[in-house]
This record gives sequence, C-alpha cells and structure tokens, in this order.
Amino acid sequence: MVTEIEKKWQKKWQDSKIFESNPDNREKMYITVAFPYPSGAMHIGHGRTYTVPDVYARFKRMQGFNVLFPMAWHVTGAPVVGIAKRIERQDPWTLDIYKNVHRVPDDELQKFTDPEYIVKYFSSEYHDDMTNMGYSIDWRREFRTIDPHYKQFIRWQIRQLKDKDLIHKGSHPVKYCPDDDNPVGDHDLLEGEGVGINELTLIKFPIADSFLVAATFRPETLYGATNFWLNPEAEYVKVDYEGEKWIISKKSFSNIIHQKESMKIIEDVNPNDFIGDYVLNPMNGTKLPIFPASFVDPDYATGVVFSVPAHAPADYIALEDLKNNAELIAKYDLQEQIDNIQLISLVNLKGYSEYPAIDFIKQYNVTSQEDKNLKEATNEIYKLEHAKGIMNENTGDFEGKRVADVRGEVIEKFINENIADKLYEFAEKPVKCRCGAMCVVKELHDQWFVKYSDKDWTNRTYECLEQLEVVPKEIRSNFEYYLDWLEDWACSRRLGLGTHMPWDEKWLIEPLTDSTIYMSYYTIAKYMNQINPEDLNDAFFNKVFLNQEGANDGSVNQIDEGLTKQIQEEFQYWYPLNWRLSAKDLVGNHLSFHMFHHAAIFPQKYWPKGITVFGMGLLEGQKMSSSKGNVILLSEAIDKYGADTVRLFLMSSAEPWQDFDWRETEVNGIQRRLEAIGQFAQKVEDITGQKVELTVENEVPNVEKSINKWIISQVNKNIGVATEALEGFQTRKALQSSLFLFRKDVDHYLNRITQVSDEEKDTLNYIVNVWIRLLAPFIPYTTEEIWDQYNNDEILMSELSWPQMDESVVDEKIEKAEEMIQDLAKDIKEVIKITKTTPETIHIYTAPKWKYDVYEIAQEVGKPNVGEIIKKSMQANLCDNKKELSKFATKAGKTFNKINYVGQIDEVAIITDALGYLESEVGAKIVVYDEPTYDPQNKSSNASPYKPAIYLE
RNA sequence: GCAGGGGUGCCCGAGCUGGCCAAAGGGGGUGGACUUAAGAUCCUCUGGCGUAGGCCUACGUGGGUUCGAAUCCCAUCUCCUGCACCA
Repeated sequence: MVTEIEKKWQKKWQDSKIFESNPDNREKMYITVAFPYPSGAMHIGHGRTYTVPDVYARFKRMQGFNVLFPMAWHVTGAPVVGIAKRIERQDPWTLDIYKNVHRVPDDELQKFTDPEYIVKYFSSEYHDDMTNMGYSIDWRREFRTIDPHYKQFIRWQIRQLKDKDLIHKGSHPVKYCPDDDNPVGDHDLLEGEGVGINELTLIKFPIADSFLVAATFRPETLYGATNFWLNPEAEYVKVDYEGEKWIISKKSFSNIIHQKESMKIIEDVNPNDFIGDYVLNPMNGTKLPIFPASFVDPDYATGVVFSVPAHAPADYIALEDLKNNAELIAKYDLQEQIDNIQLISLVNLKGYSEYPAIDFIKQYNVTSQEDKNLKEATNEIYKLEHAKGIMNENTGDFEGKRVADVRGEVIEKFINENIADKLYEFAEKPVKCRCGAMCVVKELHDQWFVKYSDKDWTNRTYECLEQLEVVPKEIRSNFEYYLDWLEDWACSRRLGLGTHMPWDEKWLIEPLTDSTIYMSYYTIAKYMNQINPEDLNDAFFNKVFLNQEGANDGSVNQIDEGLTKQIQEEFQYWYPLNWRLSAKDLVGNHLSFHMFHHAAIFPQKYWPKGITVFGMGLLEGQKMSSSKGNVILLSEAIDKYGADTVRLFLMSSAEPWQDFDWRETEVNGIQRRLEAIGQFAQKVEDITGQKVELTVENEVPNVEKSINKWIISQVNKNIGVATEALEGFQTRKALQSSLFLFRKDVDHYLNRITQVSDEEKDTLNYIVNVWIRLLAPFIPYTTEEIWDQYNNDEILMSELSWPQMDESVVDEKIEKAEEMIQDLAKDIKEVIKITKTTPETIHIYTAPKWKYDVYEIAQEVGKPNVGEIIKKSMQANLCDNKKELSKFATKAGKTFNKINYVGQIDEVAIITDALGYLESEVGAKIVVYDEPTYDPQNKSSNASPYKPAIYLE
C-alpha cells in the first residue's frame, strides 16, 4: 500500500516535469553530489549521501529558487575490471558477496564477466532506488563517464591542463600483482589492506669486485656501522645492475626486478663464503666484518643488513647472541673479529645512554634475536631517535643537527656520491592479491602526472578555497593543509574503463582526474542527444565554457551556431556551482582536485561557491561495509519501512557530516512518528469537528487567547530555526525544531486547551498548514498525500512555498506567560508531593508591581551587585515597607541572573485564563489574588515576578 | 610521527559567543490512562536527598580565571579520522 502511494507521486512528479530544470528568470540554485561508482548495490549509507542534497533541493525549490539537481554514473576505473575477472574465474568470495550482499540474481550474475555490464546493471538499479527514494533529480542530464560525448569533454579538460603546462611525465611506485601483471588497489587484496609503501635507502658496500647492497630506513646510521649481517640459511645471488655487480638475496631479486628492470642474475653465491670476510664502509673505507644472523629476512628489502649495534636493538642482540654461541664462532673462526667490535654512538638521545639500543633491550626485556618484543623495541627507538635525536660528534658536518632534519640530506649526499640508491618496499608483509599471488612494489615509468605541486596553481586554488563556503566550517583547515600537501598526482592508468590520454593513447586517464569539473558538463548534458560526439571538439568546448573562439589544436566548431549559443547560455545560467557535496574522505583528493581544476580552467566567476562533506554510516554501532556484508540495502529498507521513514531517519539521526548509526529500534520510533504525522490532520478534524482546509496561501490567524498566541509564537520560532538550519545543511537540527520540538509544542497545546472555539479551530488549521510545509523536503510522499486530501488546488505539495517566519507573532512575554503557568503547576504538584497533603483550595498570590520595579533596577545594574540594587531600590522608594524592600532586593540581586526577565506581564489575567487547566492538573480549586485579601500564613510575601506565591489549604 | 576533531546523565546526542543548565531531543526503562488482551496512542517519572516550591553531587582528570564555568585558560589522560595515486 505504501508502495502504491509512492508510485503514484513518482508518476505525478514525472508527468508534471517539476524537477526538470531549465534556465528562466528566477534565481538559480545549482547543487551536485559526488556521482556513485556503481560497482555494487546502493545501501543506506549511500541513501544518506543522496538524500541530503535532495532535501536541500526541495527546500530551495519551495523558497522559490530554480534548482538544478542532476545525477550521473562514474563508471571509469579499475575495480569493476577486477570484479569481472574474479567472477569469470568463479572466485568464491566475490560470488558470495554479489549474491548475498548485493543480491544479484544468478542469471544476472553470469553476465558479470563483462565489466561494462556490471556498471550498467548497478547504475540502473541505483536509478530505480533513487527514484523510489523520491529524489527530485533532473534525469534528462543523466550520463555515464564512458559515454562518447563525455569522453570528448574529458579530452578537452586534460588538454586544457596540458596546454597550461600542468601535466608532466614521471615515475612512481604501486602495489602490483606479478601474476595478473597489473597494479592492484586495496579492494583487490586478500591480505595487506591499507599497507603503505616505504622508501628505503640502498647502500652499496664494496667487497672485491662487487657490492653487498644493504637496505635501511636510517641511512644516517651508516656512521655507526660496525659489522655486516647475512643469513647463512638464505640463498643469495650476484646480479648485474647497470654495469655493477650487486649481491642480494635470491628472494629479494624477484621483488626488486619490478623496480630495477635491467637487473640480471649472474650466478648463485653462497653466504657462508662471505662470513668472516670484510666489506668496506663506502663512506669512510672502514673494514666491517661479515657475521651470520638469523633475524635477517631474505624476503625483506635486499636480505642484506649492515649493523649499528649502538642504535639498533636487533643488531645489538644479534651480536650478543653470536658472542654466546661458541659453536658458530668456531665454525666461522670469528673470535678475533668479534673481540674487535667497538660500538659507535652517533645520536644523542636525551634520557638515554650513549648506546640507546642497550637501554631499549632492557626496557622491552628482549632476550634474543628471536624475541617477539624485539620488533616493538626497534619501532620505538626508530621513532624516538627520529623525533628527538641529535647527531653527535661522530657524524662530521652533521653534528648538532636533528636526525629528522638530517636524513634527507644524508640520502641526497650518498646518492650524489654514488654509494646509495633507493628501493620501495611494503611497510608490512604479506600483501597478497585476490588471485593468491604475493604482490610486489612496482615502479611505473613514463607515467603522466598532474602538477598539484605547482606553486602558482596552488596559490590560485587557495583563492578558490577562500571565496567558497565550507560546511562544516571545521573542515576548512583540512583543505588548507591538503592544498599545500598535495604532490604531483599520477593521472594515467594502464587498466580499467575510461578515456585515453589524447596525446599518449596507451594510457587511460585516471578516474579521479576525469571527475573534477564534470559539474559543468551536467549543464549541457541534456543537449548531447542532438549532437554527434565527433563534433565535440576543443573549439566547441572553448566557446561554451570559456567563451573563446577557436582552439589550440586548430579545430573549428562544427555545431550549429544557434544551438551552440543556447548551450552556452545554459552553462552560463547554472554556473558557478552553488554546492558540491561529497564524502569526508574525499577532502584530500577529489574535493581538492575539484578546486584545483576549476581554478586552472575556469575564470574566477565560475569557481565553486560551496562544499559540504559527509560522515560515515554505522549499522547498530558497527562500521558499514559491503565487503564485510555489514550493510542494509536501500531497496530493502524502503520495502520494509517506506521511503519517507528511511529519509526521515537518515536526516534526523545525525547532521550530514557526522557519522549516523542505523539502529532498528530508533528507525521503528521514527516510523511511528511518521504515522502520527500522517494522521494528524484527521486528529485535528476529530477535535474541531470540522474539515481541515489547506490552502496555498497560509495566513497567520488572529487570536486573542494567551495559549493560542503561545502556540503560534512557538510555531513561528520553529519555522525560523528550521529555515536557518536547512540553509546550513543541518538536517538534524532542522528536524529537531520542525518535527520533534514542534510536535512537543503541539502535544502540549492540545493538552492545554480546555475548549475548542473558532480561535482554536483556526489555530489548528494553521498548524497543519505550516507543519506539512516544514516537513515536505524530508517526507515528500506523506506530505503530498496530506496536501492532496485536504485541499482543492491544482498544485503539487512540492510546488508550494516554504513558510515564512512572522516575527511579529513571536513574543517573549507570551512564552514567559506559558512558562509561568507550567512552573506554577509543577511547583504546586511538588509542594503537594513533599507535604503529602491533599489540599481543597489553593490560593495564589501574584507579585506586586514594586517587585517588578526592583527587577527593572536589577536589569539596569546588570551585574549581581546586591548593594547597588538595594541602594537604587531604596532611593526610588518603591515600597513603604523598607524591610520587605531590602529583603526582596537582596533576593533579586542573588537570583536575577537565573531569570530571563522580559518585563512585566499581567499575571492575574494569565492565571485566570488558565484556571481550568491548572485546576485539572493539580486536582483542587484555585483562587488567584491580586491583593492578598485572604492570607493566613502570610505566604504572599514569597511572590516574585513570574513566580506567584502558593498557599495550600 | 604529522594534520584535524572529540570525551556530557543507561545508550545516542544537543549545548560549549560564561549566568534562563540538573543540562534539549530521541532511544531504552518505570508507573498510570485506554483496551477482554496484545500492540499502538496519551500522561508521569527516569542523579541523590527533602513534610513549602529547596539543598547536595555532577558534563574525562587536575589546576586556574570569575560574583558565577559543561561552556574561557593551562596541564594531563584518552578516543576517533586522514596521511594518497584508490573509488
């Protein structure tokens, strides 16, 4: 049944074309959200991402803006290619995820061996889900990033950057699967997700005609090298690399070959032949003896290690192990060499001895080189020396400098002297591809880079950042940081779907690079079906986007002049983009690129005006993740709860940039609330006994009674808060006032009114009229349905105007009056409870005017200055009873700041007005006095403004 | 390590330009009304004490500023997120 209502409105929206936006004379509002990469089904986390802009779009539309909210599909990239391959070889994990998490039927799953089919399947599913969620999208502008028209646009974009000299050639390391012969992303890994790639320094130690090549994170420690380690159990090889002969472990060769392709094995060598021999420290020619060590991992880096026992716990403990191993010493005849080893300190570390490695071994209780604690001790000393270490007198020119500052210099120096090289290695191992093979670090050469490091460009992008709004504002500092930090970005790929580099066809344009300025493409996308993609040349795009004639490549616009003009005008109408919405984790790449590319290509007037970021989604407190199966599909949520409930929950449980948590009990709570709203108009009819009449115009009714004034004041206050909140994308805050607090006020009002006259009828009708408007952006189906039921106009709810706050009916005194009534009822009940009595009559004494006058004085004084308040009160001669006056003035001085003083109100009239309500609340007869004509216990002196005295009898 | 953001009552979370704050709202729980019953709905309570509307203890911990601090300052403990070539 719910579905039928939803379908009905979807059709009406579609037929009326109210979400198809064309330029007109209204003010425009252009909003986009990161288009999805449809490699899986849409879940409730995605649902939040796309509901936020829809709510904003609907809100702005009601405010009278011409809103454009388009959608497209980002299908370029490598992941689907990997998925297709895995489906093809019937990878059980992949099949399971797609069957049971993404709910793909078997007959469809079979077709998933084609990556293009995967994105086609899911983008069409996304489209349906978005329609079912009621998104007010202009679907005429829908496209996929592999459409030929779009590809032309991307070629234009990349040529723009190239022409501005912002694209250049270079090389960089990637995770790589040797079996697949392809780079792999984190999602393609079986093991080693999130593992980083570290840069190590290789140091070449001469030995005879060759070099033993050791890898290190701490090249500066070469000053403290005392000996050398090889693993006698491992296999080693001699290789030729650029004319030099290197000795490294056999296992490491198969890694290194992916970075140093010209390397060739000459022959196997036996590590035992080297043990006991010497290498030379390339820096100073010192002879370093070669010792055996089991901790040396032949799989890591080069399988060759130089030893710095003063600063490396592993080296120290290995040396100790060796000293205690008479058998090994005898085997290699190492006694004399061991006796000659002298520890060399090279870093001063405050709080530690000359040889910090020894301190750390003690501190971490490391007993041998096989000890588990060794790794931790090593990590700690590395970190500490890097952060706080100072190079000492053994390090020549570097003495007195900080380790952190020196390392880069050392690397540069060694490389210049040709005693060092570099090597990339995983921070952790193993890193295993889904195909089962071990991944390696590969260095890709001839790569194309976007020059985000360019100073001028970065500065221009800063200007772009400065002129736009960031929601939430705390994120701005992140952007400032990232714009500076961004290095050159590898923008070409070998694998995946996408657009080829126009000048170097073997490369594809990387998928983040092809989605930086596509917001401009939406503005022209609806015309593309009239145009042949080949005709979309640089001259055309230059004209439309930059209003320039001709192009660098000599092309001439082939498209009809009139059409070109129309397209250009449409672009100029919608641009610049008002709001860009995207996930929090895209701050450092996509959103920054978005600014960079706009700053580079477009004139300042077309730079984006605002950015809003999203938080993550949790499911019952756990992180949502498709790959772990911890998700609820949006389509299933809609089936179970209905789109409006899903929307309402997603928008009310957290602000967009915060993490939301889908908890079933809370979703149920929201659903019940939604039902109550759906029935509210009916409830009002039951109360008033007449038909609710909703009208396009919605005037504030004229009322006399305090309680009616009160609810009208509250309603308008809520309008104000909700409006301001929505302007800043605070959907939760907006709902807090337009749903939860609004409802609390209405409930209170219904509870409070003791009769229903015309005033109340008008007021209730007004409330319904405002309420559905405030909620319309959040729950479009429900509000359309209510509107349809209670009005006769030929206009859709979605076309109605947003309610305006009428400040003239927001009145603090009215609020204070109601607050007084509530406090009074509460106080009476409390006194009854404490005294355990059942009074028959309750006498209420209001504060005399002079007490208000004291408050006026207290307000004038401002500070809680009791003396001053008494003095002024006395001078003004407010009361004949001086003792009373000073007593009350003292009290006023102490408590005034706890009271929100809004001026004098007619307490007797207000209480009299609410007499029926108060009596039913407290269950006794109430008599209210202006003057204390009957006051046996002299309670009336307790009365303060807003706080009448009470006497129970 | 670098950068950014937090720690509030049973849970989630607002407040944080100092005083209307024992601290919104939701969820959960409690008692009551309605109902044959269940569910839904509505009302009360949900830090402690109290025979007159009050008092005490509280917003990670320890100090400080102030007539007054969840809110400002300092220190400290602790948690989360990002650190890329990938969507």
